[in-house]
Amino acid sequence: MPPARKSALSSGSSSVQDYVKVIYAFTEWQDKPITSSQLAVRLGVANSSVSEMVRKLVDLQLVDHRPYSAIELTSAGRRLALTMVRRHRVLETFLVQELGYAWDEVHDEAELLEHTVSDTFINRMAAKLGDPQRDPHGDPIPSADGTVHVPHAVQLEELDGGHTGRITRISDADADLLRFFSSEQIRLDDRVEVVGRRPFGGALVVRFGPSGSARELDLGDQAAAALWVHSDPHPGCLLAS
Amino acid sequence: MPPARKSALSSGSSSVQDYVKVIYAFTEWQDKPITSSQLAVRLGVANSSVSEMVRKLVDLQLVDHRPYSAIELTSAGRRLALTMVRRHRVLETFLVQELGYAWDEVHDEAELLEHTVSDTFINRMAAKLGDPQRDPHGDPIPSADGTVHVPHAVQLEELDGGHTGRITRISDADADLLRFFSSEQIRLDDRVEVVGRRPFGGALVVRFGPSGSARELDLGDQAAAALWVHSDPHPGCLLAS
DNA sequence: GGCAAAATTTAGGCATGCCGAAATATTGGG
DNA sequence: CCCAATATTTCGGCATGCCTAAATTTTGCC
Repeated sequence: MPPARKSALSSGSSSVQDYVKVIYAFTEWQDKPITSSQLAVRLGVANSSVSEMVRKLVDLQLVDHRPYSAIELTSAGRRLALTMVRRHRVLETFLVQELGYAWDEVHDEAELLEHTVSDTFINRMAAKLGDPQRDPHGDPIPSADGTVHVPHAVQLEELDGGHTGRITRISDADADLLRFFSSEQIRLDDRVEVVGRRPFGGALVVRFGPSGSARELDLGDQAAAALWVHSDPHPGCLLAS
Repeated sequence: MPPARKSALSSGSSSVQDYVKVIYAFTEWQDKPITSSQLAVRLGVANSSVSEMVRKLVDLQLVDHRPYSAIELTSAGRRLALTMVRRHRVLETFLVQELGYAWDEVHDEAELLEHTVSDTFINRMAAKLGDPQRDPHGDPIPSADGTVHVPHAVQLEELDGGHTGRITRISDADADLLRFFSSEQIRLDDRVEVVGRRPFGGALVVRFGPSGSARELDLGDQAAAALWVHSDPHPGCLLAS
């Protein structure tokens, strides 16, 4: 008889969880599926390790993959990924709201804990926090049944001069950047207006804060890409409506 | 040059932590150091696995061991063990007090989490809980600097008829037993009086609860060994004082 | 004191995940 | 359209921690 295929229902090893989570994260904001080497870079492992593990993920029916082509999650894989994302974001919210962690301190701790906590633990923790819809960086928290509502948002970078909006998400990929935002008092839900760009590919000039006491600031590309805003309808568009 | 000995300052792998914790736990209530095979039983691994790992622990300077003799913690080993015990008991307290876990549900979850949390996490969690002195089963929680105060207590089993006392500790080794105690409304700090023993090695008869509305109960050996009491001064002893 | 039983250690293997190097497949520029 | 650069997979190895089976040492009983 054929070797029994292991159940994809269990949450898999810590490594399996990491792979699936990174595959998911890649497609959360782009529509192209991730390639083997991109996955290797993001996980900090060798390409050969990815090839091996992807074979295992296929066997677990968590991803679809033909040799030499990109890697895509199956529905079971997506389910597992969403479980991990929920765990991560609930934990981050808890660390900030209940244990007084700073913004930039929570990622690594959550990264470790997410592999260890039970679903019961996360669900009770979420309930205690009032079932938050987003984490301290504005990332949406999937519900226990695996549904997410990703709010409409664009990177500040992509907005033209004159546009205004509200910050709905601040990427936690770079802890230094988070500390910079803290020091500049840039927070979730702050209003923001794009003033313009310095000439010759220079910094983005933006105005932050409540319309009364706004501060003008130059942002580099990295910073401007890390801030996601819900854009207000543009004056020009209003004419069309 | 000789192979560099790995630093014993880091907390070691999850397995190392488990070994050290079990070695410590064995001597917490007995003074004989643990043997290789006892360690194997408590960890649920083969004797050969213990031999191997003990060699590693010696190399990490966490235990002292000569072949074929018992295993004892070094001061670094004891320090690590107390760290793990603190983590475990703070986590258990949190699960019960903040997440509404029942008594008998916390052990396994804490067992997993204790290997993953940071010291910062535990210390902030302990602070939030008001730096509790003991966990939900009455076990003392070591302080962050590695000191423990183990309260005086004897197993209920060992008390003679007529003695009274207060329950200060309920072993969490057996979840079924914890559920039994719950169902019988036996709780930490309850007063208890040993009435006597059923004849021919029978059950221990005890009276529980506030002196007004006490319930009498037969306890088997397992149950009587799991309950630790702070014994009141015995009437006979009072004469001597 | 010696010998069998019990405890312990050593030897050889397995699974997981990682690596670097070598082989193979795909791709794009000329 | 072909060949070199790039991407991907295969191969042999390493480390950790576990196993069973086979030595080896200790212990206790006669």
